[in-house]
Amino acid sequence: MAYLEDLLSERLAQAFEAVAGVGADPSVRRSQHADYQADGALAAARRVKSNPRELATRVVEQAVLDDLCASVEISGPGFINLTLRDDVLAQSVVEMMRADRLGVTPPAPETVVVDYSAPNVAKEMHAGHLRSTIIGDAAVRLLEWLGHRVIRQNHIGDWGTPFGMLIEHLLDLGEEEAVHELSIGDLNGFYRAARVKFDASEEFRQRARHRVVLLQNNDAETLHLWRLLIDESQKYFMTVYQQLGVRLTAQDFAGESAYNDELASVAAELVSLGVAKDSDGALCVFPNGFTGRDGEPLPLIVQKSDGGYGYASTDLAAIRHRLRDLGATRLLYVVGSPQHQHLEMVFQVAREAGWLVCPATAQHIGHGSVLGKDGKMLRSRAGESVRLIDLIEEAVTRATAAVVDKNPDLDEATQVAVARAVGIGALKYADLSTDRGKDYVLDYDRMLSFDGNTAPYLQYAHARIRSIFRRAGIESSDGIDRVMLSAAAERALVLALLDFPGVILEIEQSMQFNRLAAYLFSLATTFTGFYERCPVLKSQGQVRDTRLALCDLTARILASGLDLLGIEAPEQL
RNA sequence: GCCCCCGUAGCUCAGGGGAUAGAGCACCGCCCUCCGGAGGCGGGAGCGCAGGUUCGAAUCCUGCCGGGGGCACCA
Repeated sequence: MAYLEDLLSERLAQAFEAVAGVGADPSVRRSQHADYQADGALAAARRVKSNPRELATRVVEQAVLDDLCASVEISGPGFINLTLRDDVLAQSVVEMMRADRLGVTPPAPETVVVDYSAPNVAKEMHAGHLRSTIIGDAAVRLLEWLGHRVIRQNHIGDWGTPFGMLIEHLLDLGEEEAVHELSIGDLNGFYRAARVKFDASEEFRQRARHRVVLLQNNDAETLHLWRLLIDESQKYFMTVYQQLGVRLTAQDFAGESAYNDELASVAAELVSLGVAKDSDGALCVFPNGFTGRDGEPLPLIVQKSDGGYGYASTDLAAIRHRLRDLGATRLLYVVGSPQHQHLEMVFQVAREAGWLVCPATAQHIGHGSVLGKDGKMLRSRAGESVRLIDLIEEAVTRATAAVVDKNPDLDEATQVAVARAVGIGALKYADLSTDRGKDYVLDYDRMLSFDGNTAPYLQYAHARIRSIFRRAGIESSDGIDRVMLSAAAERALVLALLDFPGVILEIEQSMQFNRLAAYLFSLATTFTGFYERCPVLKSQGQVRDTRLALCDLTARILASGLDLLGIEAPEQL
């Protein structure tokens, strides 16, 4: 069965056509005044110059709705309020239980590249990387769940002038000691020490500059040292990803250096296309629609005046590679908002070069910053950026205390696993439940609260439902084929459950995971209302079967929704 | 100077043209405490300002005010 909204909308559209002769598109949505509400009459009436209430009345008389609706009313200025028949709701929810993907009809599969995380080699991952990593991971999970072919690209910073100084510092330390420092995750210390020397010593600066030249000229020894830095850093990044339970793998590293061999070819192609031209000695593209200071056209520098290549060149090579070689039709860049203009320029150049053409699309999934309680960028007391690994550790430590307090009877192994699920879940959920475009304040107390719109609340709700099944001694409500609604709270829960597919499909486009979070929270609170008023195990027969089925579906949606956000839903907390 | 994003309750946030703007925390008053208390019901309090489009605007457009960010060889 199609979604009820679509079915209602279709029937009403036909009636509008018959009654008013206009192709109205009555948008049907959930409403607080009835189960669903259609508002097409106001617009249609305006076009044919008639009274909206009257038009709506005639449309409703014309439309075939009896098999779906128990009552249809016109209210307000011309809203069509639709109350569904209980058996229709029951049937829909049964179909949802049996369907793949909880009733979500996936869109046509695409090859999607998701660019996210992107830490810098020999630099610590900090709070700023949290958002890109977590939002990107959620995007990957959602797209894969919907059947898309997803190519993850971790565009790590593994090239550029800093490597001269880093390699020289590595040599000063000796390979063994350097590897040791990096392997214990002291990337900040390593980078800082290199930086200090670079700032303090002219001799070191000269060596660093010379080393950059050697690196660019593929000097074997230099490449070996460079590779060492990358390998150690990647190992470290992988440990962080494993902690976070993020799906990034070692195969997904596709750093800036991966495009080195393509940079000249990109520049040449842009020149031959007439897209790029010389400006002050640099090879630039001035993409349409971008201006900077004094309204001058804004350049994207393809090749610097010294012949070198900068990050714009790398981004252009990457976008060409993703479209042309990887065959992607959708590109997602999960990158902070400050880079918005830069990315839009890259996209525009790709369009002008004929790389980014219909049906392919590129989308900047921008995000704001993580702030401290003072409302400023999250900093440690020393004023440095906070290590991501420390954020994770803090969340897990606090979660452990909460879990022990909540359920002291859990055995130790379960307790450890649950505390990790809760702590990391809380951290991720705090991020994903707010509008990704905005900054948010990191607050452990709030994110770990078992009340409010938090991961622990949802995890607890899920665990409580699962506990009903444990107590009843049954796995799930498989095999229930009849649902009969007998209470208002059951009906409200069914309507909430049926909202799931629409939310998923909307998010597939917008990647606004806060909407999924808001849905899950509202589902959980609706369930609470049901749980308060509708005893499950104390009821019998058809009523009990129905309630068990609703419990099961609620738990499955909560678990699936959390899983799409990259959050575990343990059986017990 | 130009461009982009953001201003919603005391606090943290939802609201993507629809009716009386919602949650959580905090505060006040009642009630329940049953399958693991995720308790339930009620109350006070809000769309930065000014115009415009619309039957209807927190939502779309314009201007202003306030905050953040970007604007040529760093990434």
